[in-house]
Amino acid sequence: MTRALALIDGNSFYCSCERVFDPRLERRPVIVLSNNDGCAVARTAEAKALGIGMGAPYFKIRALCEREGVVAFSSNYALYGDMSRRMNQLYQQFSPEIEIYSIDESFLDVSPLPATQRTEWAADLRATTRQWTGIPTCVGIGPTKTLAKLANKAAKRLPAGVLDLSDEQVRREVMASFPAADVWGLGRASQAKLASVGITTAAQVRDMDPKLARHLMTVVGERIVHELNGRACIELEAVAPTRKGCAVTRSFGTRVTAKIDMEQAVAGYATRLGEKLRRHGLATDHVTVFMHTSPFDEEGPQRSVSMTIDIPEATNDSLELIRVARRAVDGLWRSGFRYSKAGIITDDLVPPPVPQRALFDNLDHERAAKVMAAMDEANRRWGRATVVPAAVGVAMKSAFLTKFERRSPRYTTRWAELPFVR
DNA sequence: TCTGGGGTCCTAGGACCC
DNA sequence: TCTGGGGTCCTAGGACCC
Repeated sequence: MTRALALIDGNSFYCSCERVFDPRLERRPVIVLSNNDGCAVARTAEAKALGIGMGAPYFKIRALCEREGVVAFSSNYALYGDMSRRMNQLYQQFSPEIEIYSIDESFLDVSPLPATQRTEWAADLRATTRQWTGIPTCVGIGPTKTLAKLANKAAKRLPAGVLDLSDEQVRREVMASFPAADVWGLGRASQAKLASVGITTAAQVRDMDPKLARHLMTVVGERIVHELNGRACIELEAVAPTRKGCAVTRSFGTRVTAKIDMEQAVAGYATRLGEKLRRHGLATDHVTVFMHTSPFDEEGPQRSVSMTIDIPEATNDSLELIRVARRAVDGLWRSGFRYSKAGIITDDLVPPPVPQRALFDNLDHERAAKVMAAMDEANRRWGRATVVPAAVGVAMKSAFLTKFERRSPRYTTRWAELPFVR
């Protein structure tokens, strides 16, 4: 049985989610903006055709958008996450071995399927996804993850939206004209190194001496060469490994110059960090807080600082995290700067400590856990930040907080925002 | 004058991904 | 005026030890 993996992904995924609930967007250029309405992170084919690049700052393309009738949305992660969940549920029926790789991409193991049936299987998967969720997709198939990714990308240009690269000969033809820059794992730095030795296509990368690849691009580059040759180095991870780190970072809607605003914002991030840790059943015994001015600010002094603080016992209690974060802000704060962004980061996540019955402060621990559980439940039921610790103040509703001026309704996760059919 | 060597662990920073 | 957020992996180099 030859190994075969399929990669299915949503076309212009965030934009397609918006289209599902507003058919008037069909055939119109649509983009979805990053947090803070900062830059374009998803574009439909029509928007790409207008020259809107990935990551284009919105304030620079705004005039173009208005002139050309581009519909711009703030990102609506509640909606995209829910659509993603539905798609993956559906995929389970097509293959029991599935790895959810990102919000819009999943690898499916299709090895048990006879090679002659794979294209038909993929077409069926694609059609069913379209019918059940409304999301258009493409499917690429290959003997390794890197080749499945490559097939998927090449499939984007085909009307069928499906490409099976199981066959060596087909593979050679496709790779001859496939840019090295589009190979999964080859970023800007690698491209420059490859170009310096005259390598610009996927076929040339495939034919490299693995030792040269390693020399230029470390073991990561060597693996890519093997993967392009059909020798698997990257396994399918049907069981998601435990998360290693966790972060909450945000740019401010407007610059922060007052310490109280910074304290409240970081308290808000600490609260959110606690929520995420509790949801994953994890804890941490140290956090790093950072703040910095904007590297795009021409005038005014720049400042970028961070501080890591140890916590005596691993915790996921938001109030404890707020106390620690506040100490960090105290240590880091200097006035006279226009701060544009701050965040709280932690790595080396551990399971929460088992309560020690004999420990004298056990009651405090239990009480804290109950408070957090109640807060999580309230926020789950009535929406994020319905209940927040007092230290967060009104930060979650303040002007300097993230902008979402163009967000669509959360059609699928809020009763109040259900779509209407007339 | 001549001043070891090798192992492990940790961290910061780079690179890449979506 | 206005330029995202959140992950993973790898390596070099320092600290430390015997």
